[in-house]
Amino acid sequence: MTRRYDPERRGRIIDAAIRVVGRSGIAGLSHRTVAAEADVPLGSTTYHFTSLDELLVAALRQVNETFAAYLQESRTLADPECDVAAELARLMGDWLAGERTGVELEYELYLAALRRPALRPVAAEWCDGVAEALAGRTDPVTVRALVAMMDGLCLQALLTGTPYDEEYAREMLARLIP
Amino acid sequence: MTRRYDPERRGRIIDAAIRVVGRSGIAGLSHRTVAAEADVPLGSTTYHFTSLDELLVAALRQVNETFAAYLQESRTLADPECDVAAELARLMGDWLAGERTGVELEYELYLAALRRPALRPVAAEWCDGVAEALAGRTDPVTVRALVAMMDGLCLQALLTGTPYDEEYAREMLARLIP
DNA sequence: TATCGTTGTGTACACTCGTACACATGGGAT
DNA sequence: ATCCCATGTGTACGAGTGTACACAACGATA
Repeated sequence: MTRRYDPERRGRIIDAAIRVVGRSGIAGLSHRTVAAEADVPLGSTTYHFTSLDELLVAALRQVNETFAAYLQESRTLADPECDVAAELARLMGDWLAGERTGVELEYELYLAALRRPALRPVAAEWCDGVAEALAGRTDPVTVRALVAMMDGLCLQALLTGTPYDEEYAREMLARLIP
Repeated sequence: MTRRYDPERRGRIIDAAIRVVGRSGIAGLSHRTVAAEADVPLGSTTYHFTSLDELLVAALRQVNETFAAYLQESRTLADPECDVAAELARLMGDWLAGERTGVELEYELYLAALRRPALRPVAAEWCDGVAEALAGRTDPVTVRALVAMMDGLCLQALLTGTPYDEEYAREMLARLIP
């Protein structure tokens, strides 16, 4: 075997796990499926991640970072003059308009915290991350409400199949800002 | 075998499935676990519900009805004089204060629609049900926003472990009502 | 009463899963 | 140069899974 001492092995397993969850959902995640996706032997995944929960934590954390970067990209959000509600509504729209797989992936990992206490701190980190991006644009209390509202609106669109209405989202987010 | 021709067999299987999901989550749901919980042979569950998705649809639908009844109980909500935001915040608080198992159960079934298209119409029914209970108290557009906000607030409490703050919820719901 | 179709039962098959464990390998400390 | 130990590999086991299918029981219909 030539691929021994692979320093990025761990990271590649996490990436593989994210792809697997994106494709088949958490239900399709197993030591074997990640191993196959990452092209490493079974024993390698069980070595780096004793339990699947551990792997999920790492995956959610990595996804969080990707999303945070996505938020940071919106320089408009940083502009003190911009309409925060409109900008948030636009960001959500763009995000939801992308391929459903990616959106499902992030939400599924996030929602998995419901049953897995190990994921809850990471879910909290996600909320904090979004809150941070909005800090300074309005008071912290309102920020938390905005995050909750965005979650609720996205979920309604995803769970019921109702198409996302950007103008409607803008209006409702605006109502929250005093 | 004495228990043949059991007309309520189907219903008892659904109830058993709900108990199983409440205890072990959807991940713990299998034809065999429901069969054991309902005290019927394996073949009986596969006969009544060809796929697990079918069983989940039936379970979510039944849970929805239970929750709708819970909402209807609040006669205060029907009183045109009452503070809708305050009443909703109170209802959420009472619900979340109950045993976590029940809350987790309902949300897990609801959120399962993310990956299972078969559940989406039922999830939509749930939204409509809540909207119906609020109909007449404010305009339909606002109602949808209230539902989204309630979802978001509950999820934040459940996913991040942050304790639910009733007064905060009341304030934010109130902002949505024009 | 004879027949038929719905409902219920038991068992077996092929498959995937997590886990464990013995063994290989080679970088870095001594 | 030698040894240790973190890292990597291969395989096997028992438990649990969905599915299929032959058979049993009984209500209804003729």
